[in-house]
Amino acid sequence: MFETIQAMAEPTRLGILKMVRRGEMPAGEIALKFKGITRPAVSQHLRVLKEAGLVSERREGTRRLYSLRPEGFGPLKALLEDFWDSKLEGLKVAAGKHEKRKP
Amino acid sequence: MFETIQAMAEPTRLGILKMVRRGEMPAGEIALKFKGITRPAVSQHLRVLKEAGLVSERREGTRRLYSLRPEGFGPLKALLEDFWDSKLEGLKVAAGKHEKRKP
DNA sequence: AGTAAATTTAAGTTGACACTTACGTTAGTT
DNA sequence: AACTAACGTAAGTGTCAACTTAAATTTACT
Repeated sequence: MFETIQAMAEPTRLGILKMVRRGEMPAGEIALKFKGITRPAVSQHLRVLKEAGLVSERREGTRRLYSLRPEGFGPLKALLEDFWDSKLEGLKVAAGKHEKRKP
Repeated sequence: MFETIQAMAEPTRLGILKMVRRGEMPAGEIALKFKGITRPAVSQHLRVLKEAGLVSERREGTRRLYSLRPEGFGPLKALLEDFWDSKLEGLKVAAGKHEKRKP
């Protein structure tokens, strides 16, 4: 799950994820959208995303089509909901903890 | 929101977040939990988390108590839910796109 | 005022990782 | 078989951020 966060923590990779959100997209077309970055760089980013389970790859002839893999985000989503829920509870638990040294 | 991801994308910082999830905790006590890392390092991590809006700081005498700030995760949570929802739709959108070159 | 405790800030070092260019691979075309 | 298209892989480089030690800050106490 930490692998998920690491994979997302890079602007180009996050951009790719948003890009393939709505459907598959060939690597070349993805690379074209990023100005000031070469195609091999995008290819390496795609590998990271794939290894993290955030995108899936489908080969079609000489092309490789990438698409979002929503299940990959499940664990991180669960963690965030856990954090989010701390808004409700937490105060009662904190009571009595970390009081002043010599009151 | 990218700042949120960056802040989480470091093992120690993610550990801190989990640690202060249930209530406030003084910086020193947090630092003690991490073996093989010095207190200044933890202090710097706390600054990053605070600047990202993921923890809040409260001063009490010479101590500083940190606690989770759930609202800070809102935007990222929204993005993940957006990704998650791609599991349902997406296929219809993809229809007709990226067909073979010369069919 | 002087000392101690809790913590941050400053300054400098190092390793990871996001790049680039050059080359390799695979599938389709003539 | 040779060529092209669409990619990935290899190898090398520079930057940035996570660390360290040392010094500064802030509050409390005697």
